[in-house]
Amino acid sequence: MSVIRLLVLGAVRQHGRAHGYQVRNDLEYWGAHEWSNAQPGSIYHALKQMAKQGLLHAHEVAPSTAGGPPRTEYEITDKGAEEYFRLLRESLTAYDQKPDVLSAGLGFMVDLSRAEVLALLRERVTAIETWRETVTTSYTPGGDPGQFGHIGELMNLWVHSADSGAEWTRGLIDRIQGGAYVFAGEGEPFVGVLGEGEENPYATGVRHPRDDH
Amino acid sequence: MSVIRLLVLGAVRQHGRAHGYQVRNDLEYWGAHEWSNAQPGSIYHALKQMAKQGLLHAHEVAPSTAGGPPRTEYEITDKGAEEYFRLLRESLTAYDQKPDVLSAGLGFMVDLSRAEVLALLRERVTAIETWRETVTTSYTPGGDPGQFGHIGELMNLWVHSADSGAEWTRGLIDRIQGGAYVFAGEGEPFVGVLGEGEENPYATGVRHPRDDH
DNA sequence: CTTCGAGTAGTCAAGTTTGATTAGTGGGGA
DNA sequence: TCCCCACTAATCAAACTTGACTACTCGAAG
Repeated sequence: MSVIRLLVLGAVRQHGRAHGYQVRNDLEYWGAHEWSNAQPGSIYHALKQMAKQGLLHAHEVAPSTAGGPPRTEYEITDKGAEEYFRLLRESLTAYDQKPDVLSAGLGFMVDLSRAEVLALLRERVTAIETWRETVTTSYTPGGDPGQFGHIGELMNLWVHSADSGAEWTRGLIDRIQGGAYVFAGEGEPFVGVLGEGEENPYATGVRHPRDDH
Repeated sequence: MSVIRLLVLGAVRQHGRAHGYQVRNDLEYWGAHEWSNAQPGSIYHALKQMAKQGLLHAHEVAPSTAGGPPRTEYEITDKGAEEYFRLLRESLTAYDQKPDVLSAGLGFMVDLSRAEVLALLRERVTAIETWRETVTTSYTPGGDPGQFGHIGELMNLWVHSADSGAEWTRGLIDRIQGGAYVFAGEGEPFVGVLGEGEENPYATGVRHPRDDH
């Protein structure tokens, strides 16, 4: 599962109709370039690719109103919306140790109903626990946990991450169950995109360690 | 930093001289295809690329002894060893939320001295703490942590992961300080590669959630 | 009035990743 | 003996990612 597709579909969907630069700006607003591979090239590539696959509909539009080359506007199709929700549900459920996928899902979770998000997150906890069980038993089949030398630290790390992820997910479940946030069908949603011409307060926001490389 | 380079350099180095399939098998033995992008294509690509860049020396070798196309054997060069240690040190120090990098570093940490590993891990803890500080202050500049709506959960997740990572690293430091494992210059090292003809007990080992996709 | 910088919008070549496919060898069963 | 399968070993096209680059407009400073 490529996180860029979820991100781009979600951004286009929130706008109703959006051109590449708008999507690019939203992702920057969300800090997505910090915690995922949301480079301009990847975004435009994803837009074109998904337009080719019928997930988005491309409108060729006249030269831009504000400088630069003519821009193409995209609208999400029914097939695209379907794919969006599929990816979103998967991102909240699956435990695959890629933190960017969960981050993206978190940003869009309010597009689902409160009840469904709770169900998906509970499923996530179960998935983590199952995975933990499998790893711990598979890697100590003979019963001697010391046989792996320092390689055992790998398993240790995975298990620790899994436990920490499960604990965090349980905390989130509690907060949502306690009435936090506004979900689909519960009234005025939290606006997470930039309007046309609205400035981006986080354009040069948090420095992320990955930037140092 | 691409984890595949560290993994391939480390595997070739442990063998002294290795062909692609051997490297591929080691990575599978380590479960690397589970927690990193260690697909065959990536491995062969990395070998060729690094040979072109002078990090590995390629020996054209006669048709394989056991079926299949003729195989090329690789040996690590001085430049390659230098790069290997650079990547290894970086993988243990840097906090970039990509768990595969740390996993790889962990697998090879015993190629360094106990004192150096301790120093690198302490640096890692400091890096995590610094990052945490930056994120928490940057994302609550006005002082109102509730202004972000559900997007605040993103920060929450990052901070939780950072704390959990720091805690785990401290535990590892304690274990190493307590005398665990055998490091460079401390006698017979733990053998982490498959010998020629040795069977791979984990060839179809742990099922990882990522497999489900 | 022209030059510079900042912002807008997107393209492109180079490199990397994916995983299906190719291709040779040896062994077991009909 | 012959065919099929499993294993060994590597290649390849297609897709994806990177981030530098192009190209255009507007406003302000010189």
